[in-house]
Amino acid sequence: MAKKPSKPAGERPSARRRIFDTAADLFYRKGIRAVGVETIAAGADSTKMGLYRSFPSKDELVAEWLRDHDIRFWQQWDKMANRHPEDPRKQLNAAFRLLAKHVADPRARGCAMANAAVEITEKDHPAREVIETHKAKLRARLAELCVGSGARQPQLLADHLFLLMEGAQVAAITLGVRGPARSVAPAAEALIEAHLSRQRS
Amino acid sequence: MAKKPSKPAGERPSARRRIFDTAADLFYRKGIRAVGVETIAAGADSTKMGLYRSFPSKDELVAEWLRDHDIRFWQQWDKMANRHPEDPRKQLNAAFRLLAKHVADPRARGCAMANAAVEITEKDHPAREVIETHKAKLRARLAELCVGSGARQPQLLADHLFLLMEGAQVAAITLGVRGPARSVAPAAEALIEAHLSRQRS
DNA sequence: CCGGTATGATACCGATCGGTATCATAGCAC
DNA sequence: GTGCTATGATACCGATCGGTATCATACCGG
Repeated sequence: MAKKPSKPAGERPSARRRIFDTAADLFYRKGIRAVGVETIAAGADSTKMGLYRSFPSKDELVAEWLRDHDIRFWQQWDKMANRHPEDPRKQLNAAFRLLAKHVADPRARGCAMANAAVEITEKDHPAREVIETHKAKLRARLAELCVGSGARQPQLLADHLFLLMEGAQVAAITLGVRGPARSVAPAAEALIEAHLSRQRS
Repeated sequence: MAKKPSKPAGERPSARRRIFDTAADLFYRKGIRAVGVETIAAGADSTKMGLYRSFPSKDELVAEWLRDHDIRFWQQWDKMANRHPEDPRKQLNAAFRLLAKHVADPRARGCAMANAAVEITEKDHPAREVIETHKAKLRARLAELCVGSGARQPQLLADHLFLLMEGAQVAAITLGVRGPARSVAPAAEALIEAHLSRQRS
């Protein structure tokens, strides 16, 4: 209903942007396979043809979406890290507070990357490497912070924290925001302290 | 090719069984939405009509599959628990060793329930309540064991362990069996000990 | 005014989706 | 035998899938 006559504020974004944003929203909320290109185009006040003028295929659109998600994710991460320079321990803490905040959002439906990994089983899908690279980088970054925090077995601690992060996201889907996902920050804190204070894993 | 003339060992299972088993396998390996009823029927050496004679709809078949999964899951759990009667601490340990074993299987593609929760976004889908009930029960059972183990904040510890379990399953999908999923058992051990020995969470 | 660029509209393609109707046959119980 | 049950085979349904071709229009810089 807000198409041609009403242009309340600023320029109308390009068809590409509208389509991309609509796709991102629908993919996350409804799932990748559950959303057809026609639905995306209609939701963006465009047409299927408009979609295929900006993206070579639905699979590529999916991959593009996840690439964008990856970029935004690390932007947030770096912003957070920059608030605690030279203090990896605090960065770890802040990362989990950030995750806790995201997971507490009632609109949350888990991690877009992990969800995509569940839905996409074709091993040649262009999104696969985006997902794997993203998660590998997350693992590595956690390990960095664990090293900096002086953990005795930093890679091990990093993997434990990684499991908590992934678990919180999926728990938010199955048991909601008031479920176990709520406890992810204290869980991380307990794990970190255990690793820092004791000598044996 | 092994239909009428060859009957190598025992009776041929009923069409229902063959269809159900094929569906279970395909749903888990390829995903629910990625598998059509025709594909299932063909894989079971039956036909689409044969499928609809045994199951009212694909959605019901999915729900049935998850109900079966739930039953088998708790059978395994109880068997494990019965090996350590009156020792909840050991049961906790055994549960995580069981999970670790499952997650180390290269064919593993996470938790069928959680994956289904990711794929199924319709809130009226018959599988939804199966999933939620299953996960709620898992959470409760973990809490029981944490109480029995003498944890100071048993529900909190249970939730932390829950996160680890879910995280390990999804981590097996994104980063494979040699990724962080491998560390789930030691992570649980660290968490449990931290909760039992210290007085503050 | 001219010409490119971006966009919408519509019709179409073959394939597949979930689901159904109909007919035939094979086995088993009585 | 006569049924009844289980199963297979096939054809069909309307809807939707991802993807394309074509035509028209609106805008914008020269």
